Amino acid sequence: MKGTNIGELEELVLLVVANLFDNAYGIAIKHEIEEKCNRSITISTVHNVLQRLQEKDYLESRYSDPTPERGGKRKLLFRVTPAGQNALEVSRSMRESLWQTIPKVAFEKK
Amino acid sequence: MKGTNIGELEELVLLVVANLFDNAYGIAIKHEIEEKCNRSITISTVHNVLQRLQEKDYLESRYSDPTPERGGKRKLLFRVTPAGQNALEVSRSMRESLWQTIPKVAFEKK
DNA sequence: ATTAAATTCGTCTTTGTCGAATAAATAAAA
DNA sequence: TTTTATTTATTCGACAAAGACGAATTTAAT
Repeated sequence: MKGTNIGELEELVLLVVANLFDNAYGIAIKHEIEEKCNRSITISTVHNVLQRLQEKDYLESRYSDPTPERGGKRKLLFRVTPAGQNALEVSRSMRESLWQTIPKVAFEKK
Repeated sequence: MKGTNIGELEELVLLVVANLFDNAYGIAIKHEIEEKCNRSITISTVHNVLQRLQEKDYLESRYSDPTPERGGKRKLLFRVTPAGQNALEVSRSMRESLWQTIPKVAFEKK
């Protein structure tokens, strides 16, 4: 089914956008993922995910003004929507409740 | 890259297998997901994910004995491997640390 | 013109999803 | 008592959605 579920990378990007709140655009997101998550990712992958999250109404976007530096064209800035925030909270609490009910024996070394 | 990352559903199934620790087989997993996660899923989807998790060495399996009830054929029982447990812990702590650094302004209603 | 910062496009792999087929056991019928 | 039905389970084959990347394009400053 399309649009209902939220993928693993989509969730990560959503969290990173929230972290960068007023500077969340492609390259910055890529860097944040690489640094904080120790995970290499290309800029086209980031943009691909951003676009899908926007189609799902989990992100909204606006253009910034160009910055006065070489090549400093306008940026597409993203922010998490209320629906996006909700999706994040739902999957977090779902997983946390599953963690809480794991019997100790399940993770004992044999 | 194949086998390194863990998908959203894969993570969920891993958590559910840990929860069901000595009764983790197809149908039980399906029911657990539907009840605890409020999410409908077919049995073939469950088995498909189980198989891929085993190929990634996040799950191991053994056959139970048949049970003396109508149609009670042997079950394929799964358990989370140390590598699987580790994968779960890594993604949990990664997300939690991202949650901790979200600035309050990011989630304010405008 | 050239270079730099960004985003968009096209393609392919992996993950998610399901319906249908198959297997193995008990129960019922003949 | 052997074959037919029913039930519990797993496996197979196909396709859609999400993840991933290189190359192309756009827009700005040198």
